[in-house]
Amino acid sequence: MIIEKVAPIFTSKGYSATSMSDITQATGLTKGAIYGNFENKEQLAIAAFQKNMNDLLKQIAKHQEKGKTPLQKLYLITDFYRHYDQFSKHLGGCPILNVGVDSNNQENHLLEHVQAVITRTQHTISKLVALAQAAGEVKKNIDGDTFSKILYTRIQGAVFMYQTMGDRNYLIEATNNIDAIITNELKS
Amino acid sequence: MIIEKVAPIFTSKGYSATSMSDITQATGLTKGAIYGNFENKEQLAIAAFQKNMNDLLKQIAKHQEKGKTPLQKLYLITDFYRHYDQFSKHLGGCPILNVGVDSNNQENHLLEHVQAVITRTQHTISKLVALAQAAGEVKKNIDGDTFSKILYTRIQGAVFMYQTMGDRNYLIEATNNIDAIITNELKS
DNA sequence: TTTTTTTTATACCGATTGGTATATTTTTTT
DNA sequence: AAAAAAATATACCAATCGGTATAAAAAAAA
Repeated sequence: MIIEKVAPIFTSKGYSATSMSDITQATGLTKGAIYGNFENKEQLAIAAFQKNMNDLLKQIAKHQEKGKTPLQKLYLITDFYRHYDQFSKHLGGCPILNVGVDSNNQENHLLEHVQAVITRTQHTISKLVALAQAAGEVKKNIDGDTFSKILYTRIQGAVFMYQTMGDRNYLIEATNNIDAIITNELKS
Repeated sequence: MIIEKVAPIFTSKGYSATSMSDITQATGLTKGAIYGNFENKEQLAIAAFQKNMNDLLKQIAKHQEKGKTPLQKLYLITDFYRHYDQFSKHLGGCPILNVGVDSNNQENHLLEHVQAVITRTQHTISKLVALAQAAGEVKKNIDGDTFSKILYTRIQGAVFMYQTMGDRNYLIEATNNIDAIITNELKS
């Protein structure tokens, strides 16, 4: 319950701009109660990030269930991010983007967790491409690792532009464009 | 001199993680001296951002001087970002990305300045495309505004991935890919 | 129901936060 | 050289920071 209330605050305001009084106010608990459950502010921020990522990755996986083949699931990843403005709202923004930038050049250990999630997600996409190749849906000469990096980079760029310009079209145009790449360059 | 010493700190650590004692320590001045030159911390952060942007845009313009035609200058923009890891270092990271994310959901007025710079830069790229079209270097049916948004989004995505993963290849692959788009889709 | 354990609240800690009034120094002007 | 103006330093402010020892309350186990 503490993590749930606190997670969107850390994501939207950032680590150092989130104070313990923000946390007590959001949870309705006192500092004693917070520190009875978490070692310190950093551990709470890490737990909040992991909760956000758990929510996000679970939702992406759920969105993919509609697809039957690996290729369809690939399309559904981009489709998820097409409407990421809605989902990211109750996370307090994109945790990968926000925490990734916020924790850079900082003394906490949040960055390592962000990096781990990015690496893991790229592996997931890469494996999906391999499955699609095995199913004959994607050309054999396509490099899954390269593609997953391109996809992830482009989506995060669109997420950044959406968040700072407040314009959802960045998400739409980027995901449409990635879909076109899948259709024209990956699809066999 | 104050701005010069302080700018990379604000960019790398973020607004709220940068304390006045960080500033006095970096400048060698006392708080009285700082507040004699700047109204408050926020005005100093804005001045620092604008100094960084002035440096950045000036350097991009300088890099473009090597190109003679509008199309060549377009290629030189991506070429600048191909080596952005070097230049952004002495800015304390990418000011657009860092300040854009950091100032989101914050009470200061930094976000508006970031948005203004992004809009202005996209206009510059858009005009460059129009010039290239007038010179017969780029197809007439290409929409400059759309292209500039795509270019900017992809570059910022690569900058984010470079910064959080610490891997320069994201910059290289993105800029190479954009160059390929210019060559294959824009060039007449 | 009593005891034990866990959770929460109270009250406090030293340190640091952004900011300011005033004094001193430095620079510029006359 | 004297006076005026600008820049800097000193010393302080209340407020807040993250964090903790201890007591009270609530929940679980016996």
